[in-house]
Amino acid sequence: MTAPKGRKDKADASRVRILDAAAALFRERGFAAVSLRAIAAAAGMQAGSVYYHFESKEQIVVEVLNLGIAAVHRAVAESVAALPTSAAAAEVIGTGIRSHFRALFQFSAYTSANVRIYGQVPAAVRAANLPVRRGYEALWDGILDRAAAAGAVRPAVDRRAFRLMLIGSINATLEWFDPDRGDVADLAGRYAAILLHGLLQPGEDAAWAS
Amino acid sequence: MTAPKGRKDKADASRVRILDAAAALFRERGFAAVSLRAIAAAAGMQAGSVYYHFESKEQIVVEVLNLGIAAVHRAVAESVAALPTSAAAAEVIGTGIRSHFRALFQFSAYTSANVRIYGQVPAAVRAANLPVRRGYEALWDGILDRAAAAGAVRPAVDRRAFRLMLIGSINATLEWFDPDRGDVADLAGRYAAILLHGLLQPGEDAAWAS
DNA sequence: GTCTATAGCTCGATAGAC
DNA sequence: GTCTATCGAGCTATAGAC
Repeated sequence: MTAPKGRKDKADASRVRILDAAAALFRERGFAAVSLRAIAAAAGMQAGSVYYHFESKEQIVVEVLNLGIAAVHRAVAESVAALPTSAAAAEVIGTGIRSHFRALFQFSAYTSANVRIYGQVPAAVRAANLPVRRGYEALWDGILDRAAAAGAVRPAVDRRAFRLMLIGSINATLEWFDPDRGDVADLAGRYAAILLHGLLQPGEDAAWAS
Repeated sequence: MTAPKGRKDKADASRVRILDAAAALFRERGFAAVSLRAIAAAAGMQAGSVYYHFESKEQIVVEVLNLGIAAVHRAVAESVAALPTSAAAAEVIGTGIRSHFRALFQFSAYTSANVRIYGQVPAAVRAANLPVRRGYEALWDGILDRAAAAGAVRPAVDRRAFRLMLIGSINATLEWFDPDRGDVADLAGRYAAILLHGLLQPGEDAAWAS
């Protein structure tokens, strides 16, 4: 009983080390620039040993891409579900934005690997990641549909454009924000304020919005 | 007189073919994945010939990165400068957003190569592109400072966060928007409306913005 | 200006020892 | 589970013909 379990624990630990190393390297250098030798070295093993845990470099990158989105999806879904049903639309969306930010930087090796290399990965890898991406987009579409049904959303707003802007603009902060030099919660608050209320004074050229 | 000029024209044309080919390939596959052979083949020549025009692969990518930002910078600066000094803040910023979108997709090989590979390129290449990036950011900071001085901006807004969100969210559309299947000007209008006025109805939970 | 040929490396993946 | 050793391929950059 203990022997097989110990073996499995060791294998699992090695798998995780490989994935962590791969995510960090993909983020830094892109997909093609990272050699299996480099991944193996960062995980503390030889190149050949990686093939005991994964069939190919592509299988590794598929797992890295999926784990990044899954972590953000779980964080947003759980925090929003924990709110009372009476919560205002601004509170629900603000909570989702904060959770996306928090998970984004907590799992930044995986999330920024995803943001950076998704467009450069073989088509088969992209296809394997697509359902996970679509699932996260659907989570936000549901949140925004409920806010609109409650009458909280300006009718002029294209909700799909808003969802794309929300995810796209927050993910773009991975390229410049350093959580060691600033507070992620502050950043989330500033982004939420702009996304929900915009740049301009309420009276300023409201005609432009129509 | 005509002979040297003809030679120079040929060299210039080859340079442009190399840069166009490199930008498109970098966008598709990332920096490291693109071989000099592939660039040369797409430009209609052999690998060795590329070294007559450029010293190295790094020199090619520096030029690709700079040209992408320069095209957007020029378009935004010219369109905003052409407005009357009496133009409202919303019109100035909306014009800048539309020009950024238009140039972004007009020179999309260069602009999306920049967005995608900047984070994965050797440090020396990033350093060579940094002043050009900073220059474009300064252009927007000036536009937003003038809007704030005119009293058009909500005091609660962090203008640096807004500038980062504006550029980051618009550039992120390169990953999903297809200008052959939709109108870039429409997209620009939807993004401008959200950035300027936000998602929510004017009365809806204004306290959240503070 | 573009060509061919090639040097010196590094790559993904596999085979088989331990 | 991890190792070493290696195959065949592709890479950047250079050298020199035309």
